[in-house]
Amino acid sequence: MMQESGTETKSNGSAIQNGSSGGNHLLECGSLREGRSNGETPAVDVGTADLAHVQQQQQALQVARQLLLQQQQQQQVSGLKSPKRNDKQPALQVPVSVAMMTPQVITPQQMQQILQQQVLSPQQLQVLLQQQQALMLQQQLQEFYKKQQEQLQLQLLQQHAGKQPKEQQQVATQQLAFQQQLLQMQQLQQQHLLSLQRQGLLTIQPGQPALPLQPLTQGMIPTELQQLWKEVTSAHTTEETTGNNHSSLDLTTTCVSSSAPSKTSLIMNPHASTNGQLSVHTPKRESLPHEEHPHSHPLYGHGVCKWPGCEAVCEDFQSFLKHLNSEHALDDRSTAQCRVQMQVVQQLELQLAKDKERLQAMMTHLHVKSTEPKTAPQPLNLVSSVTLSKSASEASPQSLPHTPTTPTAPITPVTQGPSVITTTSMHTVGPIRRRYSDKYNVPISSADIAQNQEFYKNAEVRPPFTYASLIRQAILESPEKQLTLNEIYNWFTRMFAYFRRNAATWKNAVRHNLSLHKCFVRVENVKGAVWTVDEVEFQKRRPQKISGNPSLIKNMQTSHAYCTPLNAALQASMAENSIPLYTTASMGNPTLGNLASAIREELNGAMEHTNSNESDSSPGRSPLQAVHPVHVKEEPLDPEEAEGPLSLVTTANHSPDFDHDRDYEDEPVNEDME
DNA sequence: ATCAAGGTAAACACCT
DNA sequence: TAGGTGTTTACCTTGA
Repeated sequence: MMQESGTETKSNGSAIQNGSSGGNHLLECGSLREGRSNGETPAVDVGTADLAHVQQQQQALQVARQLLLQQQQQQQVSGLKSPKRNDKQPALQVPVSVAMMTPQVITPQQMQQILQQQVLSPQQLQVLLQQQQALMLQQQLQEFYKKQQEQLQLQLLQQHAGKQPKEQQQVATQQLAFQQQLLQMQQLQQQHLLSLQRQGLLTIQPGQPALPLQPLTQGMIPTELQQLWKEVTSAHTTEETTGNNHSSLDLTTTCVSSSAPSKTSLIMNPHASTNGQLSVHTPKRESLPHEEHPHSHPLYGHGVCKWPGCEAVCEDFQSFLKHLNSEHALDDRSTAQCRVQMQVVQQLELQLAKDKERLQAMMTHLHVKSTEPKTAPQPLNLVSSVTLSKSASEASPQSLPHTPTTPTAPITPVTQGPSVITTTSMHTVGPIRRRYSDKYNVPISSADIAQNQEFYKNAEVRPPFTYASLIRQAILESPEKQLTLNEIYNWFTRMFAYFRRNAATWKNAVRHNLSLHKCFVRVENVKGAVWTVDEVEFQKRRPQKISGNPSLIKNMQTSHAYCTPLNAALQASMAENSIPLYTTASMGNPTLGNLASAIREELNGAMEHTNSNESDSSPGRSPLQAVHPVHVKEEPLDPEEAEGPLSLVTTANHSPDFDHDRDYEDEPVNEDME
């Protein structure tokens, strides 16, 4: 987790670095306004205005730095640190304000200088830091804005180049396009800010007004505070007003443009109000996203206005915009609706948090180590862990203390398809040594593979089966029940995302298994050597696992009896919360049914094996294991078959519980065994 | 502690 | 000769 947060910080830092050199991006947006106000050749105007703004900003920065230097000199002359910072506040306000006026991130050197020479009081430093954070946030956005602008300019250039007649219409179209583009930018900006908040940067905005500014309020009059905030957020405000000034839409622009600066700052920055008043403005603020996004159309879809309770039909997007402006203008009704919507969202978020917590508890209970407490528990991880057979408690604990022996292990996350697997979840599934379903001599059943194949195809999760089982499955799935080595390879890679990596490792293992296990028979074919399965031999593998522990057997059977209820309970649990997750549609694969089915199969296998051991003479095998006639070994079987006591291979004696009711063909008792 | 089973790595031989 | 295939061995981990 620490690493992740560190990464985030780092990435933010890099963004900041980029942003620091791109402080003019924001200005470009501002200049865009001017260019667009002409309505003619915005692209050109943008450039000139842009330059002007850049120059202005540079000048402002110069002024700020000079002031800082002056302040430092004053500080040095006047005898340095004074215990009462507030005494010097009138003088010290200057650099703070100036610094805030300049949407430039103070360089680390500058900051260090300020800190070392104690130019500012702690409170002011706090403010300065917050201001810097705000600027950094803005700069992160600026990169995006610039791209948007470029798109915008391209768009306009295309329009200009294309059509000469109907010029006025074109202008109108362009303006609309501008509006849409800008509104989209605003929306994305807000989304970005929100996401930043939800990441570690959250403290910046909510914390800003409450904590750091409070001390300042003691020494500064409200207008100064407002001015400060206005300055801090000037760029942001400019952004929004830019978009709005030229928008025919009824947005907060109406307020902004007609409001006093102080009000502007309050509106554009809900944090501007230190305490109580915020609640008044917050709904307005929250209502913005609903009102001002055209392109991303959160309120528009399928030709219908999706404003809560509206559902007005709008033929096209422009009519939707008109409708939005006319019907959902900034009024009491809209505000109230927004409040309601906010509550809905809050409720949903609460519910989500609860369910996340519940899932975490479930996973903890199942000993599924979530190495990533930060991220939500991964359903697939859970699924896989459980699917990895009864070994949920067996496998997971190993996964951490147990370092993979494979040097080629690093598994990079692959989020393919609809899978919701994330990096963290993927990291938990390295090449871990563990016993899989084979332990109980439960080879993968066709049903198992079929039910989970989509999952394993997409999720880079190690399949919970032994190589032998997988090889066997691959061979049995083939039409002729025989495969070349390369075809086996292909099956592995086709069926399991996991095996699309580390080929050197697992291919070697496949070959090793093919050679090692007598159940795999190499047959010289016309086109070369193919591998087949000696089912009898396969059944003889590792026969003695769960040996006659009555209590265990009983438990297993009991568990099995609860399998269906378990499945139902799981589904009910999900349904209870109205969570459509874990469905094939949303996750891509592993359904609860599969999960429960996998558990059931595991239990089946265990019981099956138990039964086989109980009735020593007839190790009844799962019918699914004796699916097809098996090629007989060409070579004579190894006489010293180590599994002597279990050479009593038998025909079906399987429990009726098995839901794999394939015909168990009479297997010739292997007399070759000795 | 021991053993069996499985996973991984590697060496080696053979073949194309 | 390189690469694929097949065999074998060694070592490790895990669970019984």
